Amino acid sequence: MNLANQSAESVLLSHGVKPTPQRMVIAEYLLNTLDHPSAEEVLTAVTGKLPVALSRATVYNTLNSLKDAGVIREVLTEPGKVRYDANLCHHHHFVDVKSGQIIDVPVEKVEEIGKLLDKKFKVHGVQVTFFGDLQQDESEQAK
Amino acid sequence: MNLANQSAESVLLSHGVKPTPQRMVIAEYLLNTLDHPSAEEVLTAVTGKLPVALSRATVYNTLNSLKDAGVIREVLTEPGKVRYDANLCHHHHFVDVKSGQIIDVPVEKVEEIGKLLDKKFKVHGVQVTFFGDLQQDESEQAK
DNA sequence: TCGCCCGATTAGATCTAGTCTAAAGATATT
DNA sequence: AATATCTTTAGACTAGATCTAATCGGGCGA
Repeated sequence: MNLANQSAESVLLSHGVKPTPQRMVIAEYLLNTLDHPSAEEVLTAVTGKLPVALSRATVYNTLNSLKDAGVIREVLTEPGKVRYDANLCHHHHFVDVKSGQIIDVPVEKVEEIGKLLDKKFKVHGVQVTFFGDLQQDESEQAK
Repeated sequence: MNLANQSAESVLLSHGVKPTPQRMVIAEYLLNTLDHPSAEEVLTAVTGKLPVALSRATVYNTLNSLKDAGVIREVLTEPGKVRYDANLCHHHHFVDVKSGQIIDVPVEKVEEIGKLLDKKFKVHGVQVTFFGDLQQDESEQAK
């Protein structure tokens, strides 16, 4: 599920988001970067790409709309800042603790994580978070 | 590695953190909860447990000290807020998207995640984040 | 015991990410 | 054209977290 090759407009349309000029430049930027930009970085990147000003509020509104529509997802890797990822292929992330750089890790690579340890990555910690609904069956406590 | 049964004082000492009264009440609270409290919740919980006032700055200072010392770890599950976890057993987290409740998931349970799907948890998404050093071998791009 | 040092704590100012508000602008419908 | 609805805007506001400068307090040498 790589949306990068489709036009931003068709991606917005197919996800039920009305393609305004502001949303188009934001979506286009997100779909064509391998980065994991924050809202502020999105604002910087798209500023000047429209004949009109583009406000901070619109960036936040658009990011939330795109998230709700399933075009992008939130990535929580550092405190106090949300990053966004338009790569919807099932994947994980590697954060270089020195530079803060975030690198996508394809899911099949995770299975051979043992080999990766001594090569590209030196893993200090892993954080796995599941999101979903808790079924209200209290018979067994997970902890 | 469950530190809950040791006294807060011995935990602090063994991790090289000077056991002041303020740090003791904070550590004691964290070591004895199954919750994943935010800084604000820590402040609320420990307020009144000392004869003197306990300032917000001290809570933040102490949480960062305990994190740096390896007594607790940060949990990033929701935007704009850091939660803390004194359970150092290798485990993951399940976030109930409706209530925000965070539940520890022991690592061995993750292997039988297929069974869990139709029982206690209904998983919508998983976020896995590795933290570590990126070895500067540019021969292969992970993405 | 006194005085000094230095780390810990404090209240409150400040910073920053993100949200809210109210007005103005755009778009579609009749 | 009038109306309704949704989007965008600038700037006010909020919340989480950090910073600052003053004060506190325990240890230690004289």
